[in-house]
Amino acid sequence: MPPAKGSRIGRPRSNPRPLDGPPRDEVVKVASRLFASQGFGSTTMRQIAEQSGLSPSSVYYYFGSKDEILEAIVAEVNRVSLDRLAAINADGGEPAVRLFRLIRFDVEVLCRLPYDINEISRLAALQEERFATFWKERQQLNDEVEELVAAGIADGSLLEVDPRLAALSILADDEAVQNWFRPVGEHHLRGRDDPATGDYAPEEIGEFLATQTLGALLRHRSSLARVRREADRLDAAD
Amino acid sequence: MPPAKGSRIGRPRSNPRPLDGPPRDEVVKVASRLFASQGFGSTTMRQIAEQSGLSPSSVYYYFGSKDEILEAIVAEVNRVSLDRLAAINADGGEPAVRLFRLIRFDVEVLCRLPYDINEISRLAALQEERFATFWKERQQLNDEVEELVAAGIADGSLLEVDPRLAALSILADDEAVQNWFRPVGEHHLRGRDDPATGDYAPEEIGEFLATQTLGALLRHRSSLARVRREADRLDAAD
DNA sequence: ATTATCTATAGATCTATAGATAATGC
DNA sequence: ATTATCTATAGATCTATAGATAATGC
Repeated sequence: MPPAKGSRIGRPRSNPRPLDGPPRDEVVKVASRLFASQGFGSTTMRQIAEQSGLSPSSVYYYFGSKDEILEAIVAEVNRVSLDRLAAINADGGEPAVRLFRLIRFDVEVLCRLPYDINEISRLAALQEERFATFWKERQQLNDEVEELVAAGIADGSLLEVDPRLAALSILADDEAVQNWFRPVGEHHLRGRDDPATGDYAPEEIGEFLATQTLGALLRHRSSLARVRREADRLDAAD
Repeated sequence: MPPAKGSRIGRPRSNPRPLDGPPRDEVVKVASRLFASQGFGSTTMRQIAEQSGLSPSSVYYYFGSKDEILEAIVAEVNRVSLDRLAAINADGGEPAVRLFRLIRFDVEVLCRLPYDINEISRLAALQEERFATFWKERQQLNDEVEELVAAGIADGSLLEVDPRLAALSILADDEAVQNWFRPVGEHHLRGRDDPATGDYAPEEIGEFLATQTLGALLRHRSSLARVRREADRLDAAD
């Protein structure tokens, strides 16, 4: 019996629910997985409740609506990459090395993430005001990668590409691995001759994509080996 | 009143509906757009009917269920790229040039496509048997790109990468542009300094991505200009 | 007392069908 | 006659709330 949209009779606003903790986090985790595999619209609160080991109404104790669960997921999606980039920038080093490290890390993390970033982005695009933070952070990530590319062009190590277009496609390519890398049990695209060994490890994919991207961007491709060595050294220090 | 799942009382099987024609095609077009922006699960038959200028029950005259509409979309998704690749292969030329042409074309087409390929893939992954054709064609596309890369390695023009991993990431990167390239009116990620001119044309993006990909793959990057010229020449002949 | 859970259920909405009616083609 | 559409509606299911009850903390 949803009354006038937006009314909130059942749950006392004076007593806000905790923002984390076992049951709440579990709901977010379960919902992420379901949204990723079935999509947001096809996932019901019942399913989320069931897989969280709660009754549907208990889920409403933590979240006022399905949209609110989505909001919790969307809120943290960009943080992973942004935090990592901040750490990489703090480490210092040439732009090319920073880029290599970011891409390699991003791909590995995204392969393992339970969200579907692309699904999340689409849903966030549908309600720009509501998910303003998502778009702000997303724009920030874009801007920072753009700056990195621009810095690499300025110091002469990268070719003179359009830094913004490069940033957009770097991040998009990173996220694209989610579209074919799926955890065991779901569909994989396999090799022609050897359908049994169709899987690549996230590390392998990250290494490949970082190498390809820098291989295209570096002015002198002969410096690629050095860039990778330097990235390895800094990553090992973490 | 959906009776036993799978029963089909209301629509006489002896009188199958046409497989194309104005109202049917319009439904597919409208549904593609809605699935892409809202997702499959959040799109209702009512919405599809309304935007097609039909009553909901008229939609059921052409499609037995929402899944059947999806099936019609899924069925043709891979054909565009497969047909294009066949044409490119018929034209002949070196592997590197064929790859360049395929990527550039793919990106341009995908930017303009009303489907969300990634959404479609996810839904197809959920019902592998039902969408067996989709997966067969998708695998075929993958195999053919893999062969192209392998041929380029064999003739010495491309670096010795893993051809299958390369094929997977080439196709994924192509599709990734859909995640940030949206038609006017929806959200765009914009430039830091000039939020007004945030848009790239599909041709520009296709050119960029084809250049980046080949720039990373070609053994001698100095041959890139020649590859592009040859691709231009052959594309102009179409 | 407060916090967390449950059962029961209201009301909305959704998919799909039944059956009537209008439009078209022979 | 056949093809294409409509109105009306059945039954399922979904979101969200009300209100009861159990568990926890002071």
